Amino acid sequence: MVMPASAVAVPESGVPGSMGDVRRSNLSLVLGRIAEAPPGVHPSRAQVAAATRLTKASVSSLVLDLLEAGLLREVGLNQQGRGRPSVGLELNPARSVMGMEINVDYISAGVTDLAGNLLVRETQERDNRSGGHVPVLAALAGLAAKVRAAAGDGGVQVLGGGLAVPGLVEPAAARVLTAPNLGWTNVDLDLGALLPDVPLGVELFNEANAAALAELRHRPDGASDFVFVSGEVGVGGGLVVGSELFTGPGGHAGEVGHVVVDPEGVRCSCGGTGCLETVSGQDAILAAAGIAAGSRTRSESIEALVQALHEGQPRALSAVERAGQYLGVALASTARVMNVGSLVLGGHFAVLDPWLRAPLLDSLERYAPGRFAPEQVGLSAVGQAGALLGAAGSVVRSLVDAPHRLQY
Amino acid sequence: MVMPASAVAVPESGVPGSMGDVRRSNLSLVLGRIAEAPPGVHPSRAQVAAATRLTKASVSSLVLDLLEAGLLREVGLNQQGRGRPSVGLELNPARSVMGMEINVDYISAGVTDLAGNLLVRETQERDNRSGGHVPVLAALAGLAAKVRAAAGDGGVQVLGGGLAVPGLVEPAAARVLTAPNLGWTNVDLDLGALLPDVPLGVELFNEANAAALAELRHRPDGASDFVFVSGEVGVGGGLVVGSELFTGPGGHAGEVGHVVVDPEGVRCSCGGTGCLETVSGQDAILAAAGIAAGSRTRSESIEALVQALHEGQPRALSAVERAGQYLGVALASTARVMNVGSLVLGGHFAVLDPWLRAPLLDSLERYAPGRFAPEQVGLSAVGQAGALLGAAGSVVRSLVDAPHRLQY
DNA sequence: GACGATTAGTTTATTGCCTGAACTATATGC
DNA sequence: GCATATAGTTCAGGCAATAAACTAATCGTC
Repeated sequence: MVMPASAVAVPESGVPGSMGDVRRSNLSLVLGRIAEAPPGVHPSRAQVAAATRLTKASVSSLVLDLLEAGLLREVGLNQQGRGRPSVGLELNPARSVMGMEINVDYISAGVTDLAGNLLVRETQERDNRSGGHVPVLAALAGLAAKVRAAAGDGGVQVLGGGLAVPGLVEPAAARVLTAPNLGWTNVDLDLGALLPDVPLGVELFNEANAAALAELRHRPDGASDFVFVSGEVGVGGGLVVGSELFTGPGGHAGEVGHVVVDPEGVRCSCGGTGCLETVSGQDAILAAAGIAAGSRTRSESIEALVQALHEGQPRALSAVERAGQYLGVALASTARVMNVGSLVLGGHFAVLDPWLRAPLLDSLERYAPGRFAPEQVGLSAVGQAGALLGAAGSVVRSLVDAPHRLQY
Repeated sequence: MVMPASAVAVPESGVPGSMGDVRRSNLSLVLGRIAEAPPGVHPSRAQVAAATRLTKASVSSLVLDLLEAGLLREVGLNQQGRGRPSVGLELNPARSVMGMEINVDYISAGVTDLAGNLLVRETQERDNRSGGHVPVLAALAGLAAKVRAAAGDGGVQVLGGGLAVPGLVEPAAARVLTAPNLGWTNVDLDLGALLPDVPLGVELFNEANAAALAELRHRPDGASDFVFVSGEVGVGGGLVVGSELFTGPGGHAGEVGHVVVDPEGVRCSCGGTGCLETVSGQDAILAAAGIAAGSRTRSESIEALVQALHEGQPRALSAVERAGQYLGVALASTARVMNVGSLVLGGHFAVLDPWLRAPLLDSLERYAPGRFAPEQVGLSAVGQAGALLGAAGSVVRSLVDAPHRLQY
């Protein structure tokens, strides 16, 4: 797992520290070390002790707690030359978390083990725009139950879940403030009903943020700082800084789609003017490319656009070129304000990359010269499953950060 | 990067927590409570215990350490009705830190006590653009020695210092990467020579960042999240998020001056195109207003501009109007990406506020509708002393965060 | 194949720090 | 002067990490 094993031997500010905090911090430190290990590598207590600089005695005691909590498992003996063979440690593969996603035209639920491997996943096509949120959640609860049962058949226990939604969310209140493409406003979600009786409960995430976290975990270059731009109906974003999601004071940072790229531009659905979304969002590109929605679904329209690009249709090409140029304007500004050095394109930006990339790079060079070599502009490594994987991974991560939550 | 500034003494990432961390954290917690108290209020051990939820026993022991370290002082008896009178606690007024500033045409040094009150300050006009950094630092060392001696005459000991510089800095390396307006590039500073033999050493800050921290401390509304825009020769910025400076992964976040506000705009000194600085920087405004630099100093030019505005000269008015509009574009984008809800104007933006404000607010409303009520757009509360106060305050803050650094 | 060297993991004594409860100190009010 | 109330200290108890000694298991070598 890619995460900074930050050993914070101390509670949030404002509350006194006591020795229990040290214990909790060190539990997290040890668990994090084991979670970080590459697949197939099973560190021993001694290795963890060396890596963390805790003593062998402390690690033994901490590992015992984690074994009892069911988070770790001992796995065989590692023989490494002389001396007593070590006992390998790994994340318990019988513990898992569920990731769920509600999008405009589908719902999806999947279970990953604590190492992030997707064990089961089911997607169900569904028009979620009509009928309000109640039936959507009911359908998702059914899908989740099904997936959970499948995992249970494999002997896997689900500890908690994460739900990703394309809109502004208030995670603490389990509330969706606004999800324009779903037509939801101030919707309170009964997350408990979605996945009953799980020890860690269910957390709520913004879709682009969740997807950004999934990228963080799966980036081949292991970048720990980047701007993720998710091109969906709206243009969303996730800011990853120091391997953490940056959500800002209000919790909704990363609205790259509403950076002003053309002060003289057109009105945006957000009420603003000249937002990136108005030139580089799916609808804007399709319209500029002259591809009518007609009776097509959105993904069919994108396919038609790709087809047109392959055919070299000038209108399609210039629409995408324009989108790339303006994307460069927004990302140059964002990257300079945040001082982030790499970019990850998701959604339709990834799909359109072959045509979008050159104008994007040119634009970046024009507006933020010398900052972005081509290799700093990457494509999504997880694709459409990003939101689901990110939501699940984030729940795992918060568990690794605070493993004591599972020891009663 | 300007200190992690988490309210607590956290060990380096990956280092095990031990009981010493608890002690350090609680020392900081207690000291922080006392530092937070309004001027004239001297909390007792019992009050601190109640506020922190530490036991009276722990607080007594922690306070003893802090007294011995010279950070706290007992002050008289508070009589509050029945019972044994309490002993007031306050930050030791005999301990202080020094703030220093190098700017284009002056150097400045001042001493504040730990509560942030400015005790002595001296400013010396000086052309720092010519002759390189060595004589500048020599002059500043002399000024600092003078100010330190003055403080010493008052019985005040200087514990450490902070230096603010208008440029990109690498605080850990005591290095100025680039300070365009000083003509410095990759300059290594001997900070120790600036203020010899202080227990906490001297830290380096970016000017706009330091000023932003000073605003944080002195804001009348107590806002803990804002974008500070410092209008100097360049347009700098400081992002304050959750009462912390946000410096980004590379340590140089907040370059509001290089947000693209006009993709079709002119070349910027940074190599980019259409940056805010190219339309709202001092030089840009003065040029647009038709005010020649001539033999004037920069501040004289600004005075001439204000004069022209008072006289209602159309060219000056429209130059400032344009600057305000574009400032709105940059701030709307920045505030949406960072999800920060209030703005603070410094430097010439504060000076020009009477003429700048209306177009700025209009522009904000146009590009980020419904986000910025007029009261969310404030003016600098500290003015020109901001960088100096911020540098000093930041040193105090890192001391409060980690008071054990003073107990040998 | 016994023995020393080597490495893994556990046990034990010690130390540091917080907690709670008992205790001392110093005021008010009747 | 005595009950009451509040501030602050002392002391025993417990938890968690550490260091060092100890047990466990394997390899290499004579």
